[in-house]
Amino acid sequence: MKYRRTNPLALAVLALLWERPMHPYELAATMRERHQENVIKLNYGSLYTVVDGLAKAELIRHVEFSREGKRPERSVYALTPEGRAELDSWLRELIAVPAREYPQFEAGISMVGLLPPDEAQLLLTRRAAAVEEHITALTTLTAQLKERGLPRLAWIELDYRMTMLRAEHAWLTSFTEATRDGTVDGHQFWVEAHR
Amino acid sequence: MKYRRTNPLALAVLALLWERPMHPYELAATMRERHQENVIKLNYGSLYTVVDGLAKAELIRHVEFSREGKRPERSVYALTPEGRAELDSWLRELIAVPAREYPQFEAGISMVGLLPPDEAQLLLTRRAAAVEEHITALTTLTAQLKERGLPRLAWIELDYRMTMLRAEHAWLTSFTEATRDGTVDGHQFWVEAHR
DNA sequence: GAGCATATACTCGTGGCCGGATATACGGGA
DNA sequence: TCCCGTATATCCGGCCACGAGTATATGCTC
Repeated sequence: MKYRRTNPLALAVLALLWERPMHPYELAATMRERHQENVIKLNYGSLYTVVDGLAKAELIRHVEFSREGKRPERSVYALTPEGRAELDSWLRELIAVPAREYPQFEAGISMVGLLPPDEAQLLLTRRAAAVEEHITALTTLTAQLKERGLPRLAWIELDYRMTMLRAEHAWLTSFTEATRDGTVDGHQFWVEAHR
Repeated sequence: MKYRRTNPLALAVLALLWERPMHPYELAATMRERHQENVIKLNYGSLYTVVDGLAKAELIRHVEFSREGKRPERSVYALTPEGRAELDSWLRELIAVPAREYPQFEAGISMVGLLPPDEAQLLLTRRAAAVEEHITALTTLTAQLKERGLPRLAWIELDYRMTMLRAEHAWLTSFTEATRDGTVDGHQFWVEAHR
């Protein structure tokens, strides 16, 4: 039976089990340690559902119940050959084919006309500030990672995100200015609608 | 009881009902007509769930069963004052506060090291081509909208998306080139891991 | 050595999203 | 006039995500 690629958390699970067999809690801990949870949404409930799903599709296999001292039983999973193939194929797809996604800000900005222009201006300025803060934080973080000897390839997703955030910031600034100066095409209508 | 802002489709519903009372099917049709479905994910199942939720929170109210000829019964909903307030407040939040989102490409690119560099290069090139096509399509579309006399404010979300796509394209090009030339920091390790 | 916070490890119930199924009406061509 | 494709309008069942809850073990402090 074919596996339905929904939750990218499943991809992370496959990738981690490719390194070595682990039990779910360990998967979560490892993702935390490597800051992967900033890139792929992680929470326990989903993790166990996802692991079950992968096991049902035989992409991973339940290999043992281990027990250390009197700790709770741990069920360890390992990657199967089919799982390895799925990891490869899914990853290729994620990279080569842009996914149809719906960023919330697009929804918001598409309705900005419902708010009066001066308020829109304020809100956009606030967003720009938040975005800038985020950029600063990422700059600091990447500098630290670099110092620790990690090559760019190891934090390439942060590099990508920074590029995108900078682009968003530039757009926000330019649109905010246009709103302030009244040079947005449609400004006349916008002002008149809010009186 | 407070409403849980999950599905942005609910925001679209509030915005449409602000114009005039409608029944769910009409909401969907209107969204289609205005190309809003490209910005906010729409499908019938979710729509009826969302409308129910809004009604339960009394942000919209069931005003009538109308019937035209022998067509199926239609249940028409209208915006309440609380709904109007919610629309405003939610919209402000969407614009001012960047939402924590998890674009799939970030997940993919973060694992690009699992693929051999030459293949990564190929996949990234394919993505760049797809992104470029998308940009071209948007350029044509916006030109048409402009011709029809629609001001930029009316398709501001397309403007935003084009900016973001261009930024992604530039990043893809630059990273692909670096991969080809072997100038990515970590290239040595990358090549050696795949032999 | 008692007590409390934290770490380990998993489970379960709720609720929301989705796609496909259903049923009727209308319009146009043979 | 009959048929078929499309438009109108809604409903339902399954699946999946989520976060809170549970239970034990370990370590740290006083």
